[in-house]
Amino acid sequence: MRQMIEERTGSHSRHPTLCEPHIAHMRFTAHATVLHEGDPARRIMEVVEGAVMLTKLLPDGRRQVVELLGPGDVFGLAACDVYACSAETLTAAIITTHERGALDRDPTLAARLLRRFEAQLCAMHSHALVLGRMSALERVAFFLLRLTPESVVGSTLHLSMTRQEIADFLGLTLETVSRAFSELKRRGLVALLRADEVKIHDHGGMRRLAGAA
Amino acid sequence: MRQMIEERTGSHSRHPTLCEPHIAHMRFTAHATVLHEGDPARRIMEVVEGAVMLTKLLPDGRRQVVELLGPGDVFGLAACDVYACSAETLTAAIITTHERGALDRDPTLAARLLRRFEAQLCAMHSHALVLGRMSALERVAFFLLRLTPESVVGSTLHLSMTRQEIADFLGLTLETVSRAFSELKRRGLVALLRADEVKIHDHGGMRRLAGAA
DNA sequence: CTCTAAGCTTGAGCTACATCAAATCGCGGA
DNA sequence: TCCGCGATTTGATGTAGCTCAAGCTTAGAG
Repeated sequence: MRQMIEERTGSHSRHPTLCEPHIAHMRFTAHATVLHEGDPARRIMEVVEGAVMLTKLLPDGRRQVVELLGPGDVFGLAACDVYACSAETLTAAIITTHERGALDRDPTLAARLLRRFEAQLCAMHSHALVLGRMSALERVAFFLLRLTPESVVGSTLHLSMTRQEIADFLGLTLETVSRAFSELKRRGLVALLRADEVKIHDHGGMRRLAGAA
Repeated sequence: MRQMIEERTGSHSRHPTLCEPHIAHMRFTAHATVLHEGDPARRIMEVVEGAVMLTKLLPDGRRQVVELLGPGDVFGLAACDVYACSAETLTAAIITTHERGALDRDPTLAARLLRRFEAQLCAMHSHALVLGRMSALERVAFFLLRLTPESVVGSTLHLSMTRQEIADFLGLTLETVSRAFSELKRRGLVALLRADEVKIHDHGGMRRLAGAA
């Protein structure tokens, strides 16, 4: 039901067209697997359009969504020679890839990725604060603010994640996330039009909850 | 009592000598503040020697140690124009700084920092998994393994952090960290020679606990 | 329009960790 | 050597969020 037409989901063959160096852009449907944790790390990828989530699994199946990516964000990283995270699209998405060697040969690319890495590292630092020190309600408030670009203030925000995915991002259970949404609604901070459509009513109150995020 | 001679702690004047562009290396004593969250982000820094921790604070004083750095690691990052984290030395340390503009002018530097950013981003991804999905005992086991370079296997590991600092890194309280240490000892996985000296007895058992980290 | 299944909400009870409160340890200084 | 203070350990109790278990909502298929 969540799956759509699936032109190229990446879930059938695990390295779809990654070996052809000249195919720069790849198009994915929503809920497609782009790459798998543990696969050989051949290329570095960049989100051109759409939203992607990076996940890690524990042997017993516990999952953490470690990062949410939008246009410009970089993934496909590796501490050793295999990917450290899996990547799945949240929406339809366009993704570019670069050979790992290109980083040394192309200073412009390197400079661009460097800036992006800096931003992503800062975002991860914030996320560590969220995961380590914030209450469930604060986490959800923070999450909603983080998804709210200036343009969307006042209008309605579309979540392209299930409660389970949000929970795995925030280090909670889906029930706790659901209860937090209900509580934010009860307090008049947000309105829930549908389960996946939120309108932030009291931006100031949300910021206060989220620790002036 | 934790403080030593303090040649230049950085805690007296908040921008010690950061403005002189030609002073490349700075020497800090243990437990010195290198930079403050919220200060104007003038330079990018690199650990040459020693250990540094990056921390973030919530308005009400809750603290998270977001990253632990060793030689080669980079800090002093900013999403906007101010530092996103404070940085304190854990041990005596030597630190280099680079002008932010140097990243564009010096491709060699950019390439080196890029590699390091990749490693640090991967480490943050792991840390998100730890903070979001692991039990207290698993977190502490993971922490101890992470601090154990191959060279130290078998020999004794010196923690240069208090229980409170470890707790703030792992998203726990100092009491819970202390109990976890005791439990690891009880299970025969580690020996506690002193509060800050640990010997890992059962490396396999620790890895299993930490989720094959 | 109805049926179905995935996703969401809500309730009741449980548990891991936090909090509060004493001891106890161990190092630096007198 | 003894003292004092910060750090650590340990115990007793509280609670936020997890787990288990219903129902409810909604969108897509027939």
